[in-house]
Amino acid sequence: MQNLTEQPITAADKTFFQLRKDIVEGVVLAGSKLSETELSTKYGVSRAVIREAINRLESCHIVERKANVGARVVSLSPEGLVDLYQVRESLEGMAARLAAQNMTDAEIADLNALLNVHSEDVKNHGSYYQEAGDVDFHYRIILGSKNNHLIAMLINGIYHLVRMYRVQLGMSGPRVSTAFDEHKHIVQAICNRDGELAEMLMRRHILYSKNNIQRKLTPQREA
Amino acid sequence: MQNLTEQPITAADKTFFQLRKDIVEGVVLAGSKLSETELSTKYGVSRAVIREAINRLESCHIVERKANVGARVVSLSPEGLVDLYQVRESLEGMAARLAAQNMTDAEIADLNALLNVHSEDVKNHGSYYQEAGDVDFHYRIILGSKNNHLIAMLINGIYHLVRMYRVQLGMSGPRVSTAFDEHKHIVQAICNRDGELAEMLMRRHILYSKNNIQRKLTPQREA
DNA sequence: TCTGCAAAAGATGTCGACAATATAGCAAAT
DNA sequence: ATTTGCTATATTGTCGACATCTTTTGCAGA
Repeated sequence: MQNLTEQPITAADKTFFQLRKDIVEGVVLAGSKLSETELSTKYGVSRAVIREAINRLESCHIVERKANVGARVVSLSPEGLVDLYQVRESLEGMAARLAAQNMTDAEIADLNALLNVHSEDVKNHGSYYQEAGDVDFHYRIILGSKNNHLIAMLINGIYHLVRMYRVQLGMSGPRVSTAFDEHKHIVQAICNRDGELAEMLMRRHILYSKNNIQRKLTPQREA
Repeated sequence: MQNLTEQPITAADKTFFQLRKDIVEGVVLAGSKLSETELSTKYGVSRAVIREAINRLESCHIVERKANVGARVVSLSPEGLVDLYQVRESLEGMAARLAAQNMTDAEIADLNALLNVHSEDVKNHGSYYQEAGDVDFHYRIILGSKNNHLIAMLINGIYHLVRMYRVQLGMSGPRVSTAFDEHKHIVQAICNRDGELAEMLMRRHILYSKNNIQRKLTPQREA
């Protein structure tokens, strides 16, 4: 996954992808400071390259920069999660509606095929599905919207932050098969070219997903 | 306007704001190439500063960059307008709904006061209203949503591109008073804490606005 | 011992130079 | 005459050094 026409060309590209991956997967801790000199030795590139990578991460809302002070990785907070998922609900709901309207029959057939593969994955080794398959599913719907602004905002913008919450807070077991059923219903609505229903189902799907993560994030009384 | 806590600190900030202004207002033409060396002499700063400014403009979708080739200002196209306004409708509709829910009574009172000022402006010198007042109105609703992701995406992200379309394609005369009435109804819905209605009215308001610009953009047969 | 200023250390911001890549122009061959 | 391949030029990408700002440290005075 993650090979969605995103091919690194320059050193800044590579560093950006690597650093983003390290942050999303928690190798670089949430809330930690990003020292330019430190990172430049760690990744073996000049500070200029690091600065460009950090600038790009800032526009994804993965890091926050203050002038003359430096950059920090964002902290994962319940408020941040709510804000993020509200936006995501709105944008991906819209993507589903547009996808029902704009995807070609061939693309919809492909999407159905993907679903069948996922069905096998869930039966065999259920947990892997969530990270790779779910992202792939959502990517296809987003691309199916054919709205370039929407695609850019979601894929280059907020999606990696979504992944950061999901990877670092984990997702519970029983929801895997439930989520798969929700995907099936969404695809069915798209097959029927029913944009309104697709949007509504996608919004609920994302809402459930948010509640699921929220349960992991909110009850931190035992800490 | 445009003084929304956005204060330039570094040279890169100043250059970014200036270059963005020049592009939005058409001083730097849409579709033109942005040469780094040329801009660095023009704005009297080093190429590193120019590069940072261009990077930031790229994340606003105001310029497009290709590796080892360079950056170009985006072209204003009917498709781009539709894509942009679809997203805007969704996000600002959401902002209106959240504003009805999250703005304080004091903030709503302020908003009403702003509306009265605009009412005078329309009576006196109607045309000025559109550029300054309308933006200000929308800014307040966006900020009133209290959703930081939404605020960042709209204000740092797509709003300057919206302004670019509006400034460069102009807006017709009779719509000024119509738009003002629409603003009044939206504020009324927010006063009543009716989020659903506020969202619907905002979406229609933006839809009308899009149609208005589209009329200027599409019929280019006489060229 | 505590407060406050000052100097030093370390960070980010900016710059000019060099390296790598793409484009344009010209020459040669078909 | 057209196309192909090379060369020259110009632009972008990367680097290390210097300037400026922030933060910390340490000393002096109350």
